[in-house]
Amino acid sequence: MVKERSSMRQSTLFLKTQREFPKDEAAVNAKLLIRGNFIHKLMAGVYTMLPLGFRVREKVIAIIRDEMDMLGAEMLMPALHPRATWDATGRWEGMQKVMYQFKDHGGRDVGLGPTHEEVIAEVAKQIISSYQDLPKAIYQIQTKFRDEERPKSGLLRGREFTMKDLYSFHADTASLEQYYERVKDAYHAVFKRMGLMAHLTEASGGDFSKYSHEFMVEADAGEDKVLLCRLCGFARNAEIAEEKKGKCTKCGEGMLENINGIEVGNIFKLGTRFSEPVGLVFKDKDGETHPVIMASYGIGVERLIGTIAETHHDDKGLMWPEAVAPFMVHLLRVGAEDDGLTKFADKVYDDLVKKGIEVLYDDRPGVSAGEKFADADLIGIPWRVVVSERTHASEKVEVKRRGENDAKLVTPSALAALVNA
RNA sequence: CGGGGCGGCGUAUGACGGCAGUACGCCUGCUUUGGGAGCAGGUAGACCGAGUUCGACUCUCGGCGCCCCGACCA
Repeated sequence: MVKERSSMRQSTLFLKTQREFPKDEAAVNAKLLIRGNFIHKLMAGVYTMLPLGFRVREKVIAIIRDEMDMLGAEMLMPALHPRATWDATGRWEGMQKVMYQFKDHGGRDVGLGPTHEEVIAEVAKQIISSYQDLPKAIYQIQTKFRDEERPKSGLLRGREFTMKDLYSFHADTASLEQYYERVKDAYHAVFKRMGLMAHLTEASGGDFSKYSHEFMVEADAGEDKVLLCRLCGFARNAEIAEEKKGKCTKCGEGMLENINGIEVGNIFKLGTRFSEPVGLVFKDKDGETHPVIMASYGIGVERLIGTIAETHHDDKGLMWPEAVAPFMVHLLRVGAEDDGLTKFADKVYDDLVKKGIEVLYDDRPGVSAGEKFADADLIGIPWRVVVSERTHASEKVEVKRRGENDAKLVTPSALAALVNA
C-alpha cells in the first residue's frame, strides 16, 4: 500500500541543502551530512537528525534490529538513573568524568546513563535466580549520554547518541564463549549489510575485562591505530600491540600494516565484574550460589552513519549503499514548468510509490536543472531518475546510478524492475 | 584537561581604528529552463562583558561558543 512516509515530495519536505560546506568542520562526514541537510548541530557533539538523516538512521537501526532479534529480545531501559544503582559498582565516582551527574529538585543524585551494565544487572536480578534461567540475552537501542571532553569529527564522537547494547548472561564460560561467537557473526553481518568491511580487532578490556574485541572500519578519519594483516585478517589495536610491524604474528605469512580505524562496535566479556557487586547470582544444580557471567556488546548508531559517509562519497557528495539510503530513487523533474510534463512526472512518481519503491521527488518549481542535479549528487540517493521535456517527448525517463556517468532512457514501466534488480 | 585557530545577514566571504560591503539565499516583478540562470527592486548581520580611544566590528584583557592537535575514551 502507498505509505505517505515511504516517499516524499521535495517541495514540502523539511529540507534545504546548503550551497557551501560549513566553514568550521574538517571531518568529511560532518561536511557532507551538514551540507546535505541530513543533520543539524545544536552543540558540539549533539545533533538533530533531519528527515534525510532520520531515514538513514531508521535503516541502520532496522538492519541492526534484524540481526539482533536472532540473538535475544529487545527492550528499553531508562536514560535517567539514580545514584544508588551506580554506587553498587563504585562507578558513580569512577565515571564522573564522562557521566552527566546532577541533583534533581528533591536534592537526589541522578545521572544520565553513559552505558547500562549496572541497570541491566539490577533488572536481571529479578529474572535470573537459577541455572535453569540461563543463558539469557537482551538488547536495547537507546540514547546514551557521555560528557566527552572533546566531541569531534561530526557523528563519530558525540555527547548524545544512540547505541544498540546487547547483554548476555551465562552460568559458565563455555556458554559465554559459544554465544560470543554468535554475536561476532551477527556483527559482521550487520556491518556488511550496510556496505562496511569491519575488521575484528583485539583490544584492551578497559576497566573490567582483560581483552575485548572491537570492530574497526578502515578510514582516514579513524581515531584508532590498528595493526592489520590483510592476508589472514588478524587485527590488533595498536594500544595493546607489542609488535609494531613485520610479519603477522598469527599467520606468519602476511605483513602487519598500520591503518586508521573507526570503532563501530565492540564486544566485551564482562565476567562477574557487575554481577558480583550487584548480587546477580544463580543457584547451580547442587544448590550452590555463583555470580552470573556477563558480556556486553555495543554498536554506535550515529557513528555508523558517520562512518558510512566517510567511506561512501566522492567530490560531489554522498553515495549511500542501497540498504541504508534515505530513499531508493531520486526523481527529478527538470525544465520549464509545463502541465503535461508535470502530469507525466507525477505519474512516474505515483507508479513507483505504488510499486513500493521509496522515492524522493524533486518537484520544486522554479529550481534550475543544474541545482537539482547538484543536490541529487550531494544527497547521494542510489538511483537518479530524470523527467524532462526531452524524455517526455518519447514517453521515457532517464535513469542513472549515483557514481556512474552513463544514463539510459527507459520506459517508466521498466523502472521499478531496473531499480529492484 | 593542555596547546593552537576561529567567532560579521540564513550560508560563504572582502575590506577596515571613522556611515559594514559582496555573492548565494529569501521577498516582488519580468525573462529563462538539462549541471548550482539573467535583469531590476527589496529583506537581513558585528558572540558576551570590561578596557584603550574623540571614535572599536577592527586593538587589549576576560568569558562563552565552535573547530583542530594532544591527553582521555565503559
